[in-house]
Amino acid sequence: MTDVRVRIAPSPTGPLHLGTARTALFNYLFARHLGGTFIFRLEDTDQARSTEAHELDILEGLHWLGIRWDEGPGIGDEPERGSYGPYRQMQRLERYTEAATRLLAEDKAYYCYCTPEELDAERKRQEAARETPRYSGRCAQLTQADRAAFEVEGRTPVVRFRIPANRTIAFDDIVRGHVEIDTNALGGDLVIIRSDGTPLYHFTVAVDDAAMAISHVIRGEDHLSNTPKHILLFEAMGSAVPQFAHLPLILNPDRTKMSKRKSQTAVAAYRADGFIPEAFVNYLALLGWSTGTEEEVLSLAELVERFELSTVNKAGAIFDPERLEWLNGQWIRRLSADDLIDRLRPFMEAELEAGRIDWLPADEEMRALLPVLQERLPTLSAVGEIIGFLFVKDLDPDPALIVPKRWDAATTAAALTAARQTIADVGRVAWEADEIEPPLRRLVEERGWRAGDLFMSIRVAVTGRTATPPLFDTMVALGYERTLARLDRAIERLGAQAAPTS
RNA sequence: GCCCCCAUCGUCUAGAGGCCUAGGACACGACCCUUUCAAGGUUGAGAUCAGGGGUUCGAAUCCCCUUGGGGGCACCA
Repeated sequence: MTDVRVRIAPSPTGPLHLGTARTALFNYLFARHLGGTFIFRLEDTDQARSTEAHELDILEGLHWLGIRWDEGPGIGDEPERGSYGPYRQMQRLERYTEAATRLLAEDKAYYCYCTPEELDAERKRQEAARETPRYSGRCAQLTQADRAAFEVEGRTPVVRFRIPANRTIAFDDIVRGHVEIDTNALGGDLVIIRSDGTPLYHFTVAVDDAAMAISHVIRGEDHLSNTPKHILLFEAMGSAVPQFAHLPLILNPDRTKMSKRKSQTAVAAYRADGFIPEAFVNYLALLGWSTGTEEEVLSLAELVERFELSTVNKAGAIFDPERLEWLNGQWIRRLSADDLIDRLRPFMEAELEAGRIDWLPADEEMRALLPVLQERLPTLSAVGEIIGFLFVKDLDPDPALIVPKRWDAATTAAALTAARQTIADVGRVAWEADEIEPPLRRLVEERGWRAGDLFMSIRVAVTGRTATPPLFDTMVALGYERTLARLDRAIERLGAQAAPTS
């Protein structure tokens, strides 16, 4: 078997897209599974839309996911790696020019002087006449004189690649099987070099895949119809044609190709929302592929071990955030204490910055909370929801929530007062969950209350919330003084409400 | 419009002619656990395998047609 060399070739015209990340992942899994080489190449020839910020976002996003490339640009000051470079297309311009010149010399390509306006008009006319839009080939047979005349007019030509008529291009796609497409359906001769001299995608992709000895082109299904153009280009350049594998698309809930208009497509946004890379990679891998077993929670290494390109699905898959979130919870629960504390830190900092908490807990405080926190985190960003009340100076709970359905304000105030005394009696020294619970249960017993009523009342008084980690652990975390102070405050609020006129 | 691709529970999927009265997971319901919320456990509902024709002793699986959906047809990638 020839060396397996695959690549991800994103364009920095936007932030790292889910689809790009998934394609990168499948390429990566394929390469690692077979001991091949995974290459990163930046397709930055669209100078109008490419930005450095997007480039960084893509590089860092893939890195965050744990996807490392053997050849490609470095991140930050890191040098580029690999002997087929450079890996940025804007640094490879001479190669495209050179390749185009050769095609021109062999009459496999020609200069075309049609202006964008003329082409646009042509296309509009064809559409109006309900014809297939295609380039007419008007400049296909220009003489020297014709060309000179256009040059005098000040026109600068593009270079068009000749698409032969009446030929069927066939290839065996690893995921789709045998595919045949007629060259007449390709839209006519293809522009490969813009009038400003920069190359276009279909050309650069073929030139670079050939130059970089890419063995398998693994990409989204949206390129399936374009594949014949690339095959023709490979043939014209006398290069070996790689194997193709077209991955199913990731879809919006309405089954259209996933787009940022309808879905969250930026990988960075999921990262900011508290998804962790283990879960994200796991989820992406299972979108369009499965192990064939009932295993679902798989690490990157396990995915590498099991991955098989030939068992990738053909049909598109809707992106399901709920399933992602479930996997995220699975992975968060598997993290070690130190690891989780580290990953939670930036999210606590964000809480502080947003003014939702008043100070940051020390690592050891966080560690103590982990037993009740970890299994409650669907995402890292949920940390504030769950334990934020512990790091708030003043709590002002809603009296309506403090009063259980079965009680009124006066009853609740009286109950909380009794409970406050019981809790105070536990004392600072014996401040443990096991010490707090029994006397409170005894109190409930004596008064003939329902434990749930009292506990809910205390919960809201002490946390401001109706859904919290276990109450007694929560009180321990809060501390003796602060627990009593919050109870006092709640009783005070209730008193004011129970007897507003007195 | 033309060309190409696709089609199993709401969603992700298992399924390579008999193991399928179609399995798992998410989501949903119930129950257990339980001070709330989670997590976990048990369990339920949910797919006439898009429809119709073939082939075959036998089809979710193979073939054809229909329908539906998607993608592509740029001096974007």
